[in-house]
Amino acid sequence: MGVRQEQKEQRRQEILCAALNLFVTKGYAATKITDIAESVSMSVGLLFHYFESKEKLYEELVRMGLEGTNSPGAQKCENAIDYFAQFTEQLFFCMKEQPYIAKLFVLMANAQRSAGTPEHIREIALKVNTIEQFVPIIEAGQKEGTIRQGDPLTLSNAFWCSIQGIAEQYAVHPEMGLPKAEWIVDIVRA
Amino acid sequence: MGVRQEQKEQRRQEILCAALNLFVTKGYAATKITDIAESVSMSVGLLFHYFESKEKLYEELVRMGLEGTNSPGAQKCENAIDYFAQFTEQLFFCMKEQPYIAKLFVLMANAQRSAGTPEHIREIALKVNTIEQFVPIIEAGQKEGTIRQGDPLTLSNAFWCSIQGIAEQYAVHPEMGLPKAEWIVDIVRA
DNA sequence: TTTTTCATTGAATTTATATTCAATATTTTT
DNA sequence: AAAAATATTGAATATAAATTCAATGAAAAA
Repeated sequence: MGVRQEQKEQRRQEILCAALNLFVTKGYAATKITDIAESVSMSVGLLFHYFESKEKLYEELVRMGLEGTNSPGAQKCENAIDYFAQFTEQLFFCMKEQPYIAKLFVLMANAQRSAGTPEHIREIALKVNTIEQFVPIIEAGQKEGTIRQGDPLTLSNAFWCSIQGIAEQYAVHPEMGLPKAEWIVDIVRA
Repeated sequence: MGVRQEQKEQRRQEILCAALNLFVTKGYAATKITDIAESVSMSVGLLFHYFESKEKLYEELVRMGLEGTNSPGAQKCENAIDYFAQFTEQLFFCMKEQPYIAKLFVLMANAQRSAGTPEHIREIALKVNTIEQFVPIIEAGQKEGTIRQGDPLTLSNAFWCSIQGIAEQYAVHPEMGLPKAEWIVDIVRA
């Protein structure tokens, strides 16, 4: 892979990055190929030299999201509430460090949820974190007494949707900052 | 206003309702006029007999959102945390009663946030609830000791984003239900 | 019943957007 | 330096979506 290969790879990344920004702020359908091309100062023709279609570009971003966004996976936790605390802190930390994480996060959520997503792309997106992911931890925490009582699935849902809402806002308006992780963890705390 | 006027008004409502569903699940840009027409079993031509354009249809929905979604406005509260409790309970209650409320809620959020929204429509959408709306109540509550310490704007933002995330999920997947209001209120509780 | 008004359709048109392509410039290899 | 490979462009083409329109049917008014 000579210097040219690297150049090409670099350019692809620029395009992906610009597309991510636009997809997150305007939505996939509302983003025109010319928007992306303009945002990286390149002709549309050249853009198609790098990506075979708008959809392939989207697919590649969703694949990146699948890699880069998978649960920070809190380690060695004493109890369930600590798990939530660690998880949330790590996630917020990642988002602050690398702004594109929050954006990928939102992209994935849209790809999962929006009825407009091409089916094969949605399937990729669905491999990532889901509403149910915290259910077993919540059940354990309720036995311990560290997590509040209530239907575990509904609790998991409440926590996860809050995180999503916060990520969505942060992705578009990072200047507002992120809340303290513990505030959000208190949704599930006993 | 004969029977025909009523028929016409009724038909307009049907269209608005179908469009709301599609705009919320697929997004405005991704929703085709033919999708809407199909969803109310009517030809595209007829749809244009009722609404002059897709954008006008959108605008009318956003105007409805401005009416129907404005803060339930909690009344006679002893203290700040009660205000949050009442507000959240009322909002969740409204959403459960009338499913279109949650959808209008999401429509408004998208109209406010998405860079694709026509400017004059965004302006309408921006007249409704904002991130800052809870700041004064939070400040009062912090003096009282019923609201936790921390930057009021960031707290307001955290609470509101959580509500938005939950509404978004509920609008698309109502079968999952809504969390208990107090779980979410605990984000700001001292 | 005749006339008028409104509802309705589907095909034609226009407009917007994605995608291709032939031509040119630049870089790398020989 | 010549040849080959790759980058780049912008205009041409294709596709898709929005919007218009002329014609038809159904209901209301006369």
